[in-house]
Amino acid sequence: MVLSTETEQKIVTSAEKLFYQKGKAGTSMQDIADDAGINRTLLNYYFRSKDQLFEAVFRKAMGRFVPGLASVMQSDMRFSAYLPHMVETIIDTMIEHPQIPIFVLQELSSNPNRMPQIMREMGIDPRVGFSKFEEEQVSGIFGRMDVRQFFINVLSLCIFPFAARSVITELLYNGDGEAYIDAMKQRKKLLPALIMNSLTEK
Amino acid sequence: MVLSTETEQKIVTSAEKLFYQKGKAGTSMQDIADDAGINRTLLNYYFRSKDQLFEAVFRKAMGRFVPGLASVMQSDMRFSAYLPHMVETIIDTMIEHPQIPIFVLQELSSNPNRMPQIMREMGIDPRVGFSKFEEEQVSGIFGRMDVRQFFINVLSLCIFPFAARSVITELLYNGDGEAYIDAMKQRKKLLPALIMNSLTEK
DNA sequence: TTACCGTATAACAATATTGTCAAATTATGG
DNA sequence: CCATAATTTGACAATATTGTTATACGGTAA
Repeated sequence: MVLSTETEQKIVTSAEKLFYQKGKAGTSMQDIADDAGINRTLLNYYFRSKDQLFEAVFRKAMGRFVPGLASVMQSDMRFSAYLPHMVETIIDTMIEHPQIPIFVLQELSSNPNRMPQIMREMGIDPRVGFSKFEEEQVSGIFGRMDVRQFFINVLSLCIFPFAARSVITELLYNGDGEAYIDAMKQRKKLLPALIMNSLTEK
Repeated sequence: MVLSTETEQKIVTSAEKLFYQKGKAGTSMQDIADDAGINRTLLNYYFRSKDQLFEAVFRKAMGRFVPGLASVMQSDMRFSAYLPHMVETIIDTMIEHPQIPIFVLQELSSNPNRMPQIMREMGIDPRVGFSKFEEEQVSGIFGRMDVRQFFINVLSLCIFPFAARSVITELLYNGDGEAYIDAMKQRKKLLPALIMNSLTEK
């Protein structure tokens, strides 16, 4: 087993790249093999079928940004203190893997029935996470803001700009990808203040 | 030409449904024909090829929420006054066609090069739209907030919750689709206040 | 009725895609 | 070195998909 790990790596790397870009149905096994520079049969050798290869890629993608969400829910810190770190973690992840949001959302949208099982596998229990927030709400930090709405806002502000990367770059930054990235980095400092500010009664 | 319009309608309706759900590559012409209850050859009869059928669907989808964005840019109203109407328009569109965001974003992400051409076709010129905002910024309404960041925030808060529908429903509303929709409706009143509030210096 | 035109269908050809299998090649332990 | 196991390859079968073409159907107007 000298090169096995290596080729398996190459397969996953190419599969990620292409699945992210073109989706599951839009990517053929041959495409992946070509990109990896190996024989197509090897894909079946290491990953039984296309379904299983996709499954591996999808779970890896989920695993890349689910922990960020899970950690904040299970953290002992008060939410307000954890917020800046959370925002920074999410945005950094998005900058590193900008195609993941659409990839994951598209798959979950096509197969919504997968959600419950995946959440179980990822060890996420909404109830646990929320009891924590609800305590803080009682303590007055959230004011009148509904905790769920608040959570939706945070995720929206952090993730959407990456799902809409091409649109935003073209529409707001005249196609300048550098300027777009800079703007995303700025958001790491911009958002926490804005979010906390949104909790204040007008 | 007695039934031609009717079958053509059926084709587009089924194509929209399936393309939205499974994407272009994930949907076969046969799938669409079956869903429409017609012979597959008719798809080629009315729309030369799969590419052209998809193109028709995609443009129709773009047309459904681009006007909302364009109108605010070209409106004579001051932005602050227009905001509530804009938010309501976008969210209502999303509620009616919840799958469009992912569908459009996925396609634009796969083919970013299409953006410039599409923007031209839709008659959107970023520069024109922004001169307007920049005036208002000078007049002090936006405070220190960068207009582009502000715009990103508005779109994120309005659109993302629909792109992430399945996740949010499962994660925050225990799979209760009704509760999810109610929450989205609430956002129509919630967001304008929150957005304006975010402009205030802390 | 008949000739005609738009519409609909069935059959076909060409190509793509997936998964399997046997054979070849390479690495590894004795 | 040799035997064995892991890895890689080429060839194959089965199926799916797309687009075309020739034909059939149905309404309409002369």
